[in-house]
Amino acid sequence: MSTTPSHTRPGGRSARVRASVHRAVEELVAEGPSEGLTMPVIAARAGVHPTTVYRRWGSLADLLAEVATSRFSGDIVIPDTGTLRGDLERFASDVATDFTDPDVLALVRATVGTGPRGGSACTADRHAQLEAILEREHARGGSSPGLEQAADALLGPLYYRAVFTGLSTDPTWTSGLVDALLR
Amino acid sequence: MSTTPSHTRPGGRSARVRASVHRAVEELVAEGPSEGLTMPVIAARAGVHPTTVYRRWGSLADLLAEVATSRFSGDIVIPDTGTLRGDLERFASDVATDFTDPDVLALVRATVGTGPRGGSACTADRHAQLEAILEREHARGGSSPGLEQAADALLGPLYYRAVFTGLSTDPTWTSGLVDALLR
DNA sequence: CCTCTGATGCAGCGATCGGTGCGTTAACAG
DNA sequence: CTGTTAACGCACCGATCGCTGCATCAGAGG
Repeated sequence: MSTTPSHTRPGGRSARVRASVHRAVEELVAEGPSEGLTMPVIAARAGVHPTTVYRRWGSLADLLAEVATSRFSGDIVIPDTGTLRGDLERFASDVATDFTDPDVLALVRATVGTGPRGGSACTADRHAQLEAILEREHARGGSSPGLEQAADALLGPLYYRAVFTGLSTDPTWTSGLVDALLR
Repeated sequence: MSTTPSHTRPGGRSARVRASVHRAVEELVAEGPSEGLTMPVIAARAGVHPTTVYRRWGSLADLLAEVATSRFSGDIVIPDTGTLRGDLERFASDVATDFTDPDVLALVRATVGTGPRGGSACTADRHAQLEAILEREHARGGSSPGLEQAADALLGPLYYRAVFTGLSTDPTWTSGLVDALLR
């Protein structure tokens, strides 16, 4: 106890179980409607005992939020294209491409459906990336729109189209979004 | 049978049951997390037998979609302000005000969480209203942006902020959205 | 290597869910 | 007012859910 125990054990088996459960959730969400997505079903798919899932993640909302956060963290890397417009166009295009995958849409919808926390779990990393892009431009000496304004103009339409409408999100369209923002 | 029976009976009791179930769903969604929202619970709150709910609405997804459609149909009436900008500002402000109610947000989130149909159930009427506003301007002889462009610029940020972030949606902000669209 | 302890598996419990068959009620037509 | 028939209520079923002690396994530290 003098060693200030880490209180968490991220070692081998725990990590395997976590990865297995995460993958099971993504698969099940992708397969069918959100109904029928229960702890025992997830555990069975993951090859893990249900009690483990109940103990590590108390509720389905917590589990989905963690899966979404993990899925959308670091999945997009924005290279420095040299210009704000180039960075933003690349960012919007990457997000749109990610939404091309129906499984991603299903995960976002299911996560949002569990409560307010789910929404931010799906967008937190995107906001951070957007902020980094804007700050990079600021470091170049240029002026950039505010974070909220950029989020409204880019993430707003992107998430709205993906989640609420069935409209496609092609790169040409995202380019228009950046135009409307920087105009 | 020569009377071509209507095959549906919209009369007194059915209407009462439907209204009661709809109200029960709205109440339960507003009260707690989407977990625990099951057919028997809804039926109990509505003072109706669970069998009725199972038979009239086969799944929770169908029920939520119907409730959302009903809730968001005709809840906003757009008066003719005389100008496109005025109509759009009034429309955006009304939608934003509607999202001020946490219960509305909870209903939208829960409905989206049940599948792709849920999303359109929450936005179909808003799209129709927006289209009517644009066509009205066209009838005045003026030119208006396309429906998709207007939806991206207005409904996108509105729904994104409401559902994914906890940011407030005040009238000043919505006025800025219209500015960005008509600029 | 050994110990310690957090994490997992196991068996089983009560409660509830989703669904079915059948009798009863009440809305609509004549 | 009377008959018809959709719509609803009731009783009941199997399956599953969410959860709890207790035993076991496997990282982490000495």
